[in-house]
Amino acid sequence: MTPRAPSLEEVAALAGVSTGTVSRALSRPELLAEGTRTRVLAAVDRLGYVRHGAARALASRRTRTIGAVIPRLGASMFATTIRGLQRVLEADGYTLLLAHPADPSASSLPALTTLLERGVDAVVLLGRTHDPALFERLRVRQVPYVLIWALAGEASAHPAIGFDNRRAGRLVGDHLVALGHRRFAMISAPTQENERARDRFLGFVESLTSVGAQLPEAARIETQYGYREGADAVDALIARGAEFTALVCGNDYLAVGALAALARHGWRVPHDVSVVGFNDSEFAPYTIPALTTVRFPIEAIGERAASYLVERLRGDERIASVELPVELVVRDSTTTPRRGSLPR
Amino acid sequence: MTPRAPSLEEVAALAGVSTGTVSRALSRPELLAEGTRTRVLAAVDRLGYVRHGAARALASRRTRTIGAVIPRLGASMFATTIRGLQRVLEADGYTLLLAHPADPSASSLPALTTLLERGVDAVVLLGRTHDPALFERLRVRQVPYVLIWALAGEASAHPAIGFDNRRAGRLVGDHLVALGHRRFAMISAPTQENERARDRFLGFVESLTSVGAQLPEAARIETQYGYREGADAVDALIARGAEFTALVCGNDYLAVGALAALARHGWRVPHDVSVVGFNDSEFAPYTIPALTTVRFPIEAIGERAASYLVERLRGDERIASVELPVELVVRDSTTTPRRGSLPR
DNA sequence: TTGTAGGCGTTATCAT
DNA sequence: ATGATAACGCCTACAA
Repeated sequence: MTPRAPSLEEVAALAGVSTGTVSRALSRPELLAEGTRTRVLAAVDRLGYVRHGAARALASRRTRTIGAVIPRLGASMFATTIRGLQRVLEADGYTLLLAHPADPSASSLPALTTLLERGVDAVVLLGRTHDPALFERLRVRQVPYVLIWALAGEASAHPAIGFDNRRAGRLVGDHLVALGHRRFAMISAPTQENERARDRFLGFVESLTSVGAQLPEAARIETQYGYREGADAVDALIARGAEFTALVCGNDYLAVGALAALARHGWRVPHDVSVVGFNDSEFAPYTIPALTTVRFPIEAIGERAASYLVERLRGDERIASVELPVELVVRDSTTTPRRGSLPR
Repeated sequence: MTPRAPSLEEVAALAGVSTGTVSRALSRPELLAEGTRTRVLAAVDRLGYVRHGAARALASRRTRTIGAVIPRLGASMFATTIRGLQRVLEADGYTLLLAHPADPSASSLPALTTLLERGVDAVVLLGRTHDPALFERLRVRQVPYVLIWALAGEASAHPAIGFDNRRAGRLVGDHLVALGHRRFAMISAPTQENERARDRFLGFVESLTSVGAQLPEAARIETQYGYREGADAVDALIARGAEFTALVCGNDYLAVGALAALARHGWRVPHDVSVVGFNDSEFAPYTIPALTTVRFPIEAIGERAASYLVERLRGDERIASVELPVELVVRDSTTTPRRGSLPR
């Protein structure tokens, strides 16, 4: 853009109208006389005129941009949520702007700031735990926002769209218990810093406790989400002699890695060990064997969040918070435990 | 932002300086006297002042934003390239803005337009095939750009960063041929509309031809990239009675789906059929069995593109085009063919 | 239906 | 080292 892109003024000159008219031709064509409109649009086309977003934003005080603060985009399910956000926003003429906190467990205030600098009309925040200063800034500026992957009411009065990870944990526990399993292992993200992992863990243990079973410390591994991490975790469990007939994996990447490692160690799934994952991702049916998982409404979160904000920006003040359902999808990777079938 | 975010002027008033000084305190603090600087920054902090990007862009004629036109982000390797782009750009203080062409095979001019509207300082384009009007617009405005996932010289004088998909195809062919395979099947993206899929296909066939082997029409399937698509393709190949001892999958998603389907049909990999994928993605080592693939420098493409543009924007005029190396990674999914071992 | 003109919040140039 | 003041390109009342 260094030299000089054609401006409204040039288009106006070429079309023989005023700049105001050109502006209208572009944003509210229905206000113009048929003839003027076509003439102006022809000129626009001829010059390859493109509207200057910054100038527009400055003058109109809106950017038609929504910002989202999302940590760990790389290897996670959030990408799917974003797809949902994107899709709906796009349909309404909004653009999505992403910001990653530098360090996942750090404050997201800097990330919010970069979004605010860019003039986002509203903000999406992932999770329920955020710096109070962040909410304060949002409040002062009256920027609409919504939490996603979080539930309202959890001691927070913020609009939120998500599902119950604790319930998801219980679903998994109940399923395995019902099959007859009593000895478990679990690989999950660090429960200290990841509220969703923590909830799933708590729910799972809750379920075990109700039948008097438990999850020994030695059968728990906390690690980052990833294929290799899942495989390494299984290696570690086996190395330390953990005994279990059912393995719960905190997300789908971990599960895939774990399945590969189990196969390498000669453990047959589900004959020797049942495996369950969270998040029924697109490839869960195509692992070997097909993976029993909890289906999360991941994309729906994004869609709902987007449409809430869009309506909010239209002036609609309705309450936002939504709890979406989770559901267990049983596939080939789980079955009843075979007594003493664990290879050593 | 509806009510009114604090402005430079308010900060200036609070700090008892002029707006110019506040501006400098934020962008070139070293020009200010120590005392003034701290006083101003305190005021900034106190008011929770955030710079107004649109106004800055308008006045400075730069946005520190790079745009990228990328089709089919959903299920593809481009995501990794973007991570590379992102990382490097971020380190240099740039922000990445993405635009998807509405329809993958449509012109990317509208996508470019949305980027231009937002005032991107430079543009990344995926692939070598683009509307001439698009290049024209870039030229007129003197917006720097670079093609990625494309090679320079292919009848195009555009700066480009990518690798040789044709060579990748040959690597796969040579590997299988060397193992003794002579009967092949291939699942790939539509070669009509996907130049990369086409190149890989051509390279593969080239390799076969050189030893007098061939790829019968009935042993070829073109489909979109995806797990299910890979599985369905295998079903189709088997249903139509295709006979092959080696299966080549155009990308990693297809390969994973194919492996699952082969297992379902009782075909053991690699005992009954060798399988090769393109793109050595993170999970390739964790499929069952671990997948032989071509390793593409996917993330490097993004990194190189980013650093080229950054330097270019600094005024560096050096030639950009880079051909990155591809490499075959042999794992457990390929072996010598066992005569007549194909289950029916 | 169309033209006119006053901002929008910064940056950058010139003085001082 | 700091202040004053034109742009920057468009939108949007308001007027005609």
